Amino acid sequence: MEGGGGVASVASLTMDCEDMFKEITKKLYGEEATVGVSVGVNVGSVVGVEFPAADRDLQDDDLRPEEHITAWGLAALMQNGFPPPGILQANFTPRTDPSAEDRWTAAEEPLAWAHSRVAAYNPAQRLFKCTDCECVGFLARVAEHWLGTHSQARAFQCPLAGCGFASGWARAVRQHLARDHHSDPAAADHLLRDNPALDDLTRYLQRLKSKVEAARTERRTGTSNTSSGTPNQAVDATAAESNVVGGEAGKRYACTACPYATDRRDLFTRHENIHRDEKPFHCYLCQKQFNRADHVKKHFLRMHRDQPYDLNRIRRSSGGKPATNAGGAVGPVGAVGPSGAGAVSVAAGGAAALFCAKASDAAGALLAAPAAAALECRAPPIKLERSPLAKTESVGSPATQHKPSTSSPGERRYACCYCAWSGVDNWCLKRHLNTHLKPFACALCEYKAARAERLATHVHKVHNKKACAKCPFLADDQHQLALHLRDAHHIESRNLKVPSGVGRTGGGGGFSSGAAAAPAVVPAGGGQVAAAAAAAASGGVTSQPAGVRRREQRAAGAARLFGYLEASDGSGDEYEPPPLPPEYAAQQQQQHATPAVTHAQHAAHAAHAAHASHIPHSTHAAHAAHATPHFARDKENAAPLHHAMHHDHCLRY
DNA sequence: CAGCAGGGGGCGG
DNA sequence: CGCCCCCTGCTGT
Repeated sequence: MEGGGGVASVASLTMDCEDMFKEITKKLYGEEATVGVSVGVNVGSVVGVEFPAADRDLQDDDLRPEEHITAWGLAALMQNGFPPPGILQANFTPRTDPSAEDRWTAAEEPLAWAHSRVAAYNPAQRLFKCTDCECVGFLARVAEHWLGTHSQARAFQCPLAGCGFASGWARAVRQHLARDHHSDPAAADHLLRDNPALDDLTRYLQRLKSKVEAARTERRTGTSNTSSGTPNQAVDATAAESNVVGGEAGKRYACTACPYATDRRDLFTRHENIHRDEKPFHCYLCQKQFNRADHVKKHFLRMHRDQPYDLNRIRRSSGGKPATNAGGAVGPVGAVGPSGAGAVSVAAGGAAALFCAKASDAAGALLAAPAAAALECRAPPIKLERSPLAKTESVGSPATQHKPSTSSPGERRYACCYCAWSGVDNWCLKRHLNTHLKPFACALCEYKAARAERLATHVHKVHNKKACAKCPFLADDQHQLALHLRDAHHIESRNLKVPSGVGRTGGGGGFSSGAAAAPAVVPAGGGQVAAAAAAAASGGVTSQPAGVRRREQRAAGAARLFGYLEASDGSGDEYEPPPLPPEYAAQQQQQHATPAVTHAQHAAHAAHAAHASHIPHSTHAAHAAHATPHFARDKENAAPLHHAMHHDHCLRY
C-alpha cells in the first residue's frame, strides 16, 4: 500500500511535469497541439554525418519537426517564461518542403580549430542546427551562438590596451566597454565584422551549406548544374559570397542570416546592415544611432522639429561619437559560462536571436540605452497652430535647411478632424482615427472595437469563437480555425497561430492598407478570389510579380485612408468632413467647435474620385450600407476602408 | 491609445 | 543614394 503510494507520488510527479509541459505547449501552440509536441529529447549524438529530422509523419494538423520545443527551448522557457511573440510564431517560418530530404547534414570534417562540426544544415529548411545543443537558426545566428556558447575560444577581446577581457560574444565586449570602461561600445563594432574566428566559422558553415545545396540540386535535377551550382548566375560577388545558394525563388540576393531575399542590390546592402550591430548614422543632436539615414531623418523630424536637419551631419565618423546603444546584455550575461544555468540563460536570451529573424530587434529592446536620453536639446513639443501649412518640410536639401528661424521646420502635422488631436505622421493619424470610427465590428453582436485584438478578445470571451482574420468565418475552436485556414485560405496551421479576428465595419473599399483584405462583399463563390487577394496582399506568397502587386497596393493605397493626403497638401480647397458615426456626431459637436471645420473641399472628391477609380462601386455601396465588414490582416494598423471614404476629413497642415 | 523605431519597397535624381 | 510611403512591433501613459 505504502509502496503503492510511493509509486503514486512518483507517478503524480511525472504527471505534474507532464501537465506543466502540456501547459507550456498549450500556451505556445494552442490546445490541439499538445498531442503532437515532443520534447526534443536530444536526438542524441551529433557525431553522425547525417541525422534525420524528427521521426514522425507530418500530418496536416500536426506540427512539423522544426516546430517542436527542444529541450533547450523548454529549459529556456521554464527559466525565462514564454518567449516573445516572434519566436516560435509567425516570424519564424522555416520553409519546409514536405517532399524534401528533411535531413540535417553536418560537415564531414570538423572545423579544425574548433574540434567540432559546429552545426548541421537542413537544405529543406535552410536552417542550421547547433550540434551541441540543437539550437536552430540561420547561419549567422548559429555561428554567433556556437562561438559564444560552445566554443572555448574567447574570440572577442576588449580592444583597450591592458585590458584582458575576452568573451565568446561580441556583445559581451561591447557591454564590457560600456560598463567597465565607460567607453564607446561602438568602438567594438568591428568585432563582429572582422573577427577571424567568426569569419572562419561562417565560411565553414557556408561551405557546408553550399555543398549540401549543390548535392541537393543535383539530386533533384538529376544533372549537375553549372559549376557554380546556383541557378542565379547573376548573383554578384557580394551576394555570392554571402549566399551562394540564392534566396527565395528567383531572387538575386539572399541574406544568410534570415530569409530575406531581394533582386535589388541596394536593398540587399541596406538589409545587410541590420545584421551588423554597427549603426553608421546618428542624430547629431541626441546621438541616437541608426542604421539608415532616412530613419535618422524621421527621428529628427519627430524629436527635433525645431532644429534644422542637416543630412551631412548624420553619418557617424569612424572615430565614433558617444554611443548610446551599447552592445548586448543578452549574450554576455550567460555567455561567460557555457554550461549550466548560464547556458540556459544564454539560450533563452538568444532564443530571439536564433529563432527570430528580427533578432536585432529583440536585442535592441534589451539594449536600449537610457543614456541616450541625455539629450542636449530635446525639442519641446511643438505647439500646434492651426494655420494651414502647405507641406512645410524645411528639411529637404541642405540648401534649404537653414531657413530663417521664424519658419520652424517640419511643422507638417496630421490633424484629426473629429477632435483636437494631431500627430506627427500619417500613420499616427490613421491609427488615431480608428478610435473614433471603431472599424472592427463583431459579426455576432453590435460590439465595435478600435483595435483588432480587442475584437478578437471580445469574440473569444463573449461568443467563445475564434475569428478568422481573412474572412468572416468564426470557428468554434482553434482546431477548426486551423482547418479553415488551411482549406479556405491555403494557410498551413503553423503553430496554430491564430490571427486576431478582424471584422471591419464599413468595408468601403476593395482593399485595405497593404495588408490582406478581402473585398467587403464577396459573392458566394468569390471566396477563393477573396482568399487569394487576401493571401496576396498579406505580403505572403503571391503569384503576381512583386512590381505588379506593389503597384496594386499603391493603387489601393491611394484609395484608402489618407492617400489623399499625398494629393492634398492642405493648401487646396476645402471640403466638408464626412459624417461621423452617429454616436460620435453628437459627442463631437459638443466637444469641439469643429476643428475639421474648414476643410478644403476640393480634392476630397477629386482625389477621392481618382482613388475611387480603384474601388468597385459595389464596395462603395457596401460601405454606405455598412454591410459586410471587410477583413484585414494587420490589426489596427490597417485603416479601414471606409476611411477611404472618410479620409478627406482630416487635414495635414 | 499614442509615440517611436525599424524594416521593406517604390521612385527619381 | 535619398526620400518617401507603408507596415509592424515595442513601449510608456
